[in-house]
Amino acid sequence: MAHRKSAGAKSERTRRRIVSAAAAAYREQGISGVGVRDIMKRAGLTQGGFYFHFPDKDALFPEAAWDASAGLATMLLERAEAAPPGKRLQAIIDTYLSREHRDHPGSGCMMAALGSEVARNDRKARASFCERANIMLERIAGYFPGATSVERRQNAAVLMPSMAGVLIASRVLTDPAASDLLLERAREFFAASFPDT
Amino acid sequence: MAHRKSAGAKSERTRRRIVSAAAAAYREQGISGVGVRDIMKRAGLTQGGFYFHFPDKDALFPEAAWDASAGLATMLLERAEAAPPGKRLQAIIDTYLSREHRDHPGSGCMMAALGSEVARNDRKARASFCERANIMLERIAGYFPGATSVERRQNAAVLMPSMAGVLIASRVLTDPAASDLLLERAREFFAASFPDT
DNA sequence: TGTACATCAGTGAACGCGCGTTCACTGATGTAC
DNA sequence: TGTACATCAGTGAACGCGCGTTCACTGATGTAC
Repeated sequence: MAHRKSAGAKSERTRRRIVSAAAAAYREQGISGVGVRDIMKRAGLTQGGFYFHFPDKDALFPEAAWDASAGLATMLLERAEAAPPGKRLQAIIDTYLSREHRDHPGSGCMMAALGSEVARNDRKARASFCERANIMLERIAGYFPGATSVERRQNAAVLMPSMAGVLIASRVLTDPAASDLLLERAREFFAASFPDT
Repeated sequence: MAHRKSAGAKSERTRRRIVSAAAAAYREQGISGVGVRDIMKRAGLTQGGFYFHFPDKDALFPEAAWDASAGLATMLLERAEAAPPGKRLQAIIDTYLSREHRDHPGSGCMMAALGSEVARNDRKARASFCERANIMLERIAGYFPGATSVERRQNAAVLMPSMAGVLIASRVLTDPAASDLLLERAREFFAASFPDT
């Protein structure tokens, strides 16, 4: 069975199920730790059916990355909006550097879950990853301090990767107390460094 | 040929060559992107000889990680010592967040090169990774601001992963100007946040 | 000093296994008349 | 409304390939006498 485009409604739903299964699988098991069989099993299907929806395995990651980054940005923005004015950036920081986020990489930040693997991807894959990251930064840059919008964006562009690095470290630490402490100290540090406007 | 311990001087030199070839290969290609054949080829040998020095592939990564982390810590400390007092933490930050470091992951920080892969390793592998990271933090904590040694260590424990996250992001960015700018803004930010004592 | 043998430090072909991918097939659904 | 056929949305066995690992082998070096 060769890959072919289809517009059937059932097909479209299945395709979306595969993409979001992949988005979780990649973040939990790493890009090179996930096989077609794994993903299809998560989606409740068998390996052969994959090629009805996608030309090959490489076509999947970009779509999964898009799915995942949209999810995180939306979640952070919701938390920010739910917080009172003056506490919104704090809410983003506290949500990102939460134990909840640390313990559930499958539904969390791609940069933290896959950053060092993505950094080794080829130019094209990295470019599309950057595009998505930029869209996400634009969406949250408004909550950052800075005199101009460029400055706010640049502050966001420094803070987000820094928090990703801390989250990665908190996932590496084997001592739960040390991991909790790192998150707490980092939340304090970043909140003090980027005072809410 | 089964694996056996040997104390011959030639054997010991070869073993070290394999370990440092692996340390570079892992950081350049990722943990799961490197095979026994790759590593032995880098060391100028063939795949079979690997099992004269190691029981299996899993025994290699811990040694390679040790080799790599010692190298980075030594380099950062040298740069700090070479700087005038009052500019030493700045020297660590500037060295870590340099274009040089970004462009040569093979001889750089393991956390930046492999962090998100290591975070998925089992408890035992992560524990030995943490142990080494702690030793490295202790060695450089003296350059950090803080009233007590615990405070200085905690500051180091927040800064180092934050810088790792920024370095990862700078490697993902495909636009060289954007990547350079991110590094520059991050150097300024961290230097301002952690004033030299 | 020369010779015989043992050990060292590898080589490289071959193995089983899991992966991405292909393909003949199948049951369910849609369409024509 | 019933029947015949086409298309959809998969299934699951089989493929070639690269990986970690094994193993029979080999040339160089060390040791005994």
